[in-house]
Amino acid sequence: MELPRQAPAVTLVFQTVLTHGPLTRAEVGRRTGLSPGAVTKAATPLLDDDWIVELGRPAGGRLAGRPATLVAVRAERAGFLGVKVTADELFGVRTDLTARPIATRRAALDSRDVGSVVLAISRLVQKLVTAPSARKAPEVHSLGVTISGDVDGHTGTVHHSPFLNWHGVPLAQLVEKATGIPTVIENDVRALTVAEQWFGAGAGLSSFAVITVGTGIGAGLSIGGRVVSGAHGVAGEVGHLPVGGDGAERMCTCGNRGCVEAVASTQAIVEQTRQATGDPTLTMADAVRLARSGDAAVREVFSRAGHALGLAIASVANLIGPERIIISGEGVATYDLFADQVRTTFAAQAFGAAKDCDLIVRPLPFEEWARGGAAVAAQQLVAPETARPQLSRRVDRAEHPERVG
Amino acid sequence: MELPRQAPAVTLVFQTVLTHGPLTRAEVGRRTGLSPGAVTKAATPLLDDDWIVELGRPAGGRLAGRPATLVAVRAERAGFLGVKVTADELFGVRTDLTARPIATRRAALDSRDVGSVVLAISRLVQKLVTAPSARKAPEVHSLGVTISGDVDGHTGTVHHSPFLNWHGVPLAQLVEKATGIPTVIENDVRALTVAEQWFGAGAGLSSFAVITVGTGIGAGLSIGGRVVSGAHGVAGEVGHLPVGGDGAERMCTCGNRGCVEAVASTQAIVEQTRQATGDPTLTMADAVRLARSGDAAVREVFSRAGHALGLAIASVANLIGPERIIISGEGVATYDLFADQVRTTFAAQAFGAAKDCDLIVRPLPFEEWARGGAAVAAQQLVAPETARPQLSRRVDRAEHPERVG
DNA sequence: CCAGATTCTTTTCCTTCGTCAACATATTCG
DNA sequence: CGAATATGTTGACGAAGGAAAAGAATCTGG
Repeated sequence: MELPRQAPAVTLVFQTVLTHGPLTRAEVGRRTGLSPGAVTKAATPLLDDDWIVELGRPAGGRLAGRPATLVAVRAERAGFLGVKVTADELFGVRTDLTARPIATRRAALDSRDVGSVVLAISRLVQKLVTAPSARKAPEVHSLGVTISGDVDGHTGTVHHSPFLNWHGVPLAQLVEKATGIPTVIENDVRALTVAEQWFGAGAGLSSFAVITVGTGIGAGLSIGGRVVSGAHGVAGEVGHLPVGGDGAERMCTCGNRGCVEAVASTQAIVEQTRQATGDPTLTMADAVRLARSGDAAVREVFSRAGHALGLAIASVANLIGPERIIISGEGVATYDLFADQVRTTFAAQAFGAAKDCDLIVRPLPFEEWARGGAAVAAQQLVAPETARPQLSRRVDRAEHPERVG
Repeated sequence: MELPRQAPAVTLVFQTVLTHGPLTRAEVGRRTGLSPGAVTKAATPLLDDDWIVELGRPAGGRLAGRPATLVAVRAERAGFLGVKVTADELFGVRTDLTARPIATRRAALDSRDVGSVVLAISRLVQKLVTAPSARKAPEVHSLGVTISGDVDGHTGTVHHSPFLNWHGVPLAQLVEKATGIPTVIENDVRALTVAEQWFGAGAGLSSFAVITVGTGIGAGLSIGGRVVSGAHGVAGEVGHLPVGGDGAERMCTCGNRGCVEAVASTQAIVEQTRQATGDPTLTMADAVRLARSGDAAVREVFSRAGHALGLAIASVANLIGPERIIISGEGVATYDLFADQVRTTFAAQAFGAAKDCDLIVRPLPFEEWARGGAAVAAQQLVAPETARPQLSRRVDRAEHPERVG
């Protein structure tokens, strides 16, 4: 189950139709720069092989000329599985070709050693494959497993997972062997970014960032159609930007002061609320209730968090200059509590035209994380690594004029 | 004077030889992924047209097989001009194909209106073209003008230059008309980044950042072989990252507190030294002298600057995860005064593998800025914008789920 | 209702480009 | 002196996309 022989134009046309919804052939040609003939030629095998279908006429009365025919991807042509691994739970999802969920399952994780986790993933996958709701679901093409930490999707290795205490685990290979399904793995935030790039609010943008707010605060960056991984596997570590500001006296888990996470993560908000109210048993739900009921001290905690978040978002905008920043994560459920502060701080700190960056908020139910895995799996099919000629594939270290450190 | 008809492989081979010094054809093939035959075929017209030459054998005793032949670019095959525009001075440079300076000139700028500046640039260019040292210099191919602010290199327009108070000036066109030389313009820091990418410490790296320290503090980013411009023309604005920390009480020119520039720019250092010593007439040179002589209060000023800089550099490392960060700018001349602090802070704040980022320092005499212009001009020849098919050339705004602000 | 205009789509032809495979070349090793 | 080995060259071949013209389907205006 692969796309027709990967002539560049075929892939390009498919990607364009995928990310920009139903389009006419002519429109595809204009968007991609391909000639009309090339579009027809590329579309033919895709139609023959049922990857795309012809729909009716585009809406909107035309004036003259031959009416165009819309083509769209057949979402049910292929399915994917996504699994998100957390410290104590697995979230699984089965999707169609557009990474839209068809079925979801979760499973507790009672042990964190590699074998147990692989087994649990394998069981969850089995459930998803045989789920009744999946009876009529598209045939599964591949599986994407996501996990926070230093993950090398290229080699399929988890270099380091802090909360599982894993080092150098060839997870993709292990899961593939256990499930019999082709498997890719990826960092969780990057996977979410891939999902937005291909199937979400980042589709077609030259650059955008996804900021996730929750237990941790992270970011995924997409620049020029590629999700940034960082030369050493680290990128988008927005949680430890030293924004200082109010609350800078709080120590972060990373050992520094002034980190965004130390002020704006769920945990940090709970702790600060406890401190502000003197009640050491308060939960996040309590904090939200108090803030919504108008408690000044607690509102101040959220305001500080919003300020830190606004500074972080402004930092991303100033550094990368993305077209859009998508604010997401579990923490967004309570976004109303700091939206104003985020907006104000962002406007104040964004420099010049960086203010023009489009800020949008997307709720992120936890199951959505698993969708990232499916998106990464789908990406394998949709945008296979073309071994295309490039400058300096082998990176050879140049001389080091003068080192610091 | 253009490269032989731009077959992709020809450009690719030329770029590879240019950025990776003398190479054998076989090595070029391995690095680019081209077949041996394709390399030979691409090299032939380049040799015929004198863009590259064959050198001798590679050093290092080979074991067996036909000895290889090195090929290298002929630096004297083409020349470029670069001009950097500042508030009160122009710096010009004439370079060879590898953006290496052959002659430099400077000129005072007594008026800042567009006509005067264009005229001054034109005069400076004339001097460079007719300079005696340039007698045997390569024929000039094109000119690159750089200037700080919001510059759109694609359209050749200066959208906004704060210190010249320009808005929407079609500078490239004006200079081209005045000089008769094909002209491109670019933001100064981005131009410096282009220079490093093609001809400097960034050659062949998958990603790197250039941080310039001086009157202002800026950064240029190169990711995946492309210099990041930002969707709205703003990127790398590291000077206004809200790092807070010590000295956060100082107000920045941008109106915020805690900006890196408010603590670590040349101006900020002078002001803080004046404050620390109570002497309102001190200059930067005095500050440096005092610090070198061991004055504790002044050393503290530099230390604070180093701390802020370290935080900024760590922020870039955490966000982008570049392979290398090049610290440069006029301020680097006194780098010894805050090197330790920069290193310490960076190590503390860089998250996980972001610490592996290679930090190097490159002195940047002011004339070097002009070289950036030449590099941008060279880039036009060396890496012309290929109108190659791409995903969503037209960026059409998608729906906006929920706006903030 | 028909001719013309218009726009989308398809087809045909042709050029470009890079791979493949065979061959030529030049050196070291046994 | 072969044999082995690696580099560089050449020509046939095929994939891929552009150009241009033909075909298709609709609207407009007479």
